[in-house]
Amino acid sequence: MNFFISAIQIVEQIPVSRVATYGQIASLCGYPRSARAVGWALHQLPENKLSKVPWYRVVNRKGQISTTCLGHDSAEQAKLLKNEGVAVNLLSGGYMVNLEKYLWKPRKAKLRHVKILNAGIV
DNA sequence: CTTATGACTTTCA
DNA sequence: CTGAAAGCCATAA
Repeated sequence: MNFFISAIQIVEQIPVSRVATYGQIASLCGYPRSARAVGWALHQLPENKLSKVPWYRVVNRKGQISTTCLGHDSAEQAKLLKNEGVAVNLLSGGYMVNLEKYLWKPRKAKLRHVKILNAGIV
């Protein structure tokens, strides 16, 4: 669960109009090769929108929204990103974001033991 | 402990 | 750019 908490905290630190990749988050958590674990962690995120975790700002390495899990609506994610000023290109059945322009470049990862009870997790 | 799964990543063609 | 195959890590059963 510790990994889950760390991943969530990283995602929470993603600023507006910026996106991050799974590998990036994993690296910030201390596990550069745990991209899949990050994906798993976000998969456990509550479906409701009560969660403060900006999961929609997380995309794969191509800057594309991998809709492997049909549970979450990719259109909704793209909509949320557009609403924040992020240009989302619609491809054949997929959305893509310009990483070179919107990729989040964190100077330092803050992994304090912050209470994330309000995040809707636990 | 072994197997299976997943919102991933890298490499090769 | 797209597609296929192997690799990686954490969690569940």
